[in-house]
Amino acid sequence: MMTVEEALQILKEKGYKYTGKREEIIRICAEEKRYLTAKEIMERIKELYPGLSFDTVYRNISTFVELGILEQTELDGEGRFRLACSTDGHHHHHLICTECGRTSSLSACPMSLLSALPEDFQVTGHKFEVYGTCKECMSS
Amino acid sequence: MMTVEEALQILKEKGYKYTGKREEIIRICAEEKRYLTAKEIMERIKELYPGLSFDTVYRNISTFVELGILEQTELDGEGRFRLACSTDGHHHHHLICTECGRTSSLSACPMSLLSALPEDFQVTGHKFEVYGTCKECMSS
DNA sequence: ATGTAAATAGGATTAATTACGATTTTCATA
DNA sequence: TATGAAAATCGTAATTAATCCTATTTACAT
Repeated sequence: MMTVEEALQILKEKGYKYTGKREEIIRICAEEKRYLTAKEIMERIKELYPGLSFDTVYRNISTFVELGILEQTELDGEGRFRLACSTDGHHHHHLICTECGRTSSLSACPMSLLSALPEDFQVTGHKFEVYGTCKECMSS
Repeated sequence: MMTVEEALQILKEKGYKYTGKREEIIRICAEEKRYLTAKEIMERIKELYPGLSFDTVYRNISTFVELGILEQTELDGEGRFRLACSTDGHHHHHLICTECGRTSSLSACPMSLLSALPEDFQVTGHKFEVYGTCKECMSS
């Protein structure tokens, strides 16, 4: 998983300014192998920055996703975010707990297994996610 | 793809009442091999039922998804719906045009190719979608 | 130290979706 | 065919996630 330092480095390289709030958003995401909602991130960041505007959280999250610092998915009509898995670009997918957002990596990517893609579509992306309940959520 | 008659039959079997509006929602979805937004369905149904409440559309769509009459996905934070592909339960996935929702079937399901699923997750579902631009949208 | 462009605060706004009481309709049964 | 109860719909209010906007503040290159 990407480290906080690596993420801050990417920001710097791209000409974004350093702010404690940005670091804290990244730090919160780095603390867990889980997808978090914007709301969850907001709640946690308020411990350190009580007056934080949610516009700031949403704007930064969206920047981070563009820069590849965060990965995004969607569950129950709500965006969820986690620190990008790897800096080396090894492409893979996730098993996601639908209760708590906890994830587990899957090494296979189904795209390599598709023999024939239709000719009349220009492929731009794909999504493969396995959903389930994690051990912790099962026992509670 | 499921027919309008088959869909109405499912409703009847489950004890839901017949209404012209329900049939029309299904008919609209049956007309195209595409994912439609609730708004698109609403616009089209107003030709026949101008005073239709969107509560009715949303409520019925959601019932249809529960009953397996419609398939649901999400694009750009908006739910999209299409008539379920098959009545015989042959499981497959789609290539989806992100511009217009048009789809193309993929025969492979990646789940059969996953050799080792983690033990600490109880799998409840999965999603595999390939995104792209269809021929029609490319040339416009 | 300072000027400027970027970032943030605080709140208004948008858009999709759900909720809900009042009314209407379906359909089983008389 | 009439009728009554449950289900469906209407019309609108409420909710929720997310974006937009302007004034103010901050980071940081010089």
